[in-house]
Amino acid sequence: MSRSQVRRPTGTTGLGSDDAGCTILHVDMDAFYASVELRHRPELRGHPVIVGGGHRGVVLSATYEARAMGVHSAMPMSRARRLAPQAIVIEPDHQAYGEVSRGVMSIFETITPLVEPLSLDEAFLDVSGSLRRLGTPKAIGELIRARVEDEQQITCSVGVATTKFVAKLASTRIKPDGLLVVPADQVIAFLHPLPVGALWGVGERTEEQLARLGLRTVADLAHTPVQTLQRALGQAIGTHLHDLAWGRDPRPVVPQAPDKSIGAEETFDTDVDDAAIIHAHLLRLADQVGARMRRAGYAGRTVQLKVRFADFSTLTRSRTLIAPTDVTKEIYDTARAMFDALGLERVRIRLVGVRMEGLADGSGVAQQLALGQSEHVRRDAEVAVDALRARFGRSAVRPARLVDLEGADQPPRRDGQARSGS
DNA sequence: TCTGGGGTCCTTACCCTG
DNA sequence: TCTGCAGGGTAAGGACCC
Repeated sequence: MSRSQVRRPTGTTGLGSDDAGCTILHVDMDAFYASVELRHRPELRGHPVIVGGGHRGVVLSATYEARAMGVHSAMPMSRARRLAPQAIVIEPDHQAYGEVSRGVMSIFETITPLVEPLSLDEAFLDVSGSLRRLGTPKAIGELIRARVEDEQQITCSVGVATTKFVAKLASTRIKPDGLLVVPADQVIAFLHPLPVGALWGVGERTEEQLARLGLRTVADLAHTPVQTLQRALGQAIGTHLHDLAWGRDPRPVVPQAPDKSIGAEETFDTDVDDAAIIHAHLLRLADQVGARMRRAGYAGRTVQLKVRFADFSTLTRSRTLIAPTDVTKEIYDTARAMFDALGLERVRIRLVGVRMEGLADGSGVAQQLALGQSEHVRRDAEVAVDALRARFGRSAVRPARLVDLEGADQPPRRDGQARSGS
């Protein structure tokens, strides 16, 4: 039996199928990472499968069989293993997910140029310019579902609505492997019975705050004066949630917004209290961030350091430079200076991170650095290293101080792409 | 139960400047 | 010269998303 034959009927929640004006589509892959793994290992279909790893890791994705046992994404792996001891655990293969994602996004781009990716596995599409060529929004949604399944062998769900956030709620509601249209005149009826936590931007904390006000459903939220919400949640969030509760969301579909920050962070397998080891990790993180910025053509002005302690409390420190940079050495020196200024002695640290903010076009950095000749030479050397790594792999060239680090206590966890059991 | 890694956005506080 | 105020930039923290 072909998989398309088992596809269940779509748009079946009693909302009708009047898709006039519903030109925003939200397309979301079903259990994306797990589905990609099942392409290579069809014998696992029908079994609980969890993608995740590391003894301090979390669940990245789980098949619906694992979800039925209480497993969900972002859950600590230790807990997931207890809930589903018979589940097959697969180490993530980010390279494979990236490839499938590019394939899916390229399908979207044949539908409309107005594609706004949200992550590897979901995107908004504005199909208002494609109606004459491809048919109604619902027909376009079905076309996308069929093509994704035929060309990538994974299923997806599609929400069709007049606004982005209602389209997203619709795809979530109809998951997995479905399509749901929310007609313009039924948006309020669709929204108001939902719990407040269903709204985009209402997480655990905000839900608690709203519960303290006695607000549990979107209807409760809609009928609360906006001033009350602003007092409780702040000006911007209060206004935003009140608008969403009435179905107002004017945000357009924006293809390719420029990045605002680029960062890297690492949770250690065991907590670290040795400053020299932390310094080495900061160097590696700065190296990753610098290389990514140079590759993407960005330079950043603000360096942010993040430190998470053994008790999970977290602090950040940031420093704004005189001029934007993409030079690893400068990023590292700044991050290290901020770390040393914390004056931590034998404090157990769980995670460190380095992030660059205030990104701008990096093409002028080389010229600006001519003012400081040594930095200019340094940047040239880093660009040369980038080229060598592009040709021979990331580990071909690395700072001498990282050889011991990567060879011994803290192996790099994501560059190797080792896949267990495949 | 014990919590990843990549991000974005918002709020608050503080400092500086006009 | 001093004071008050507004606005911008920076820093830090937190919530949220996938």
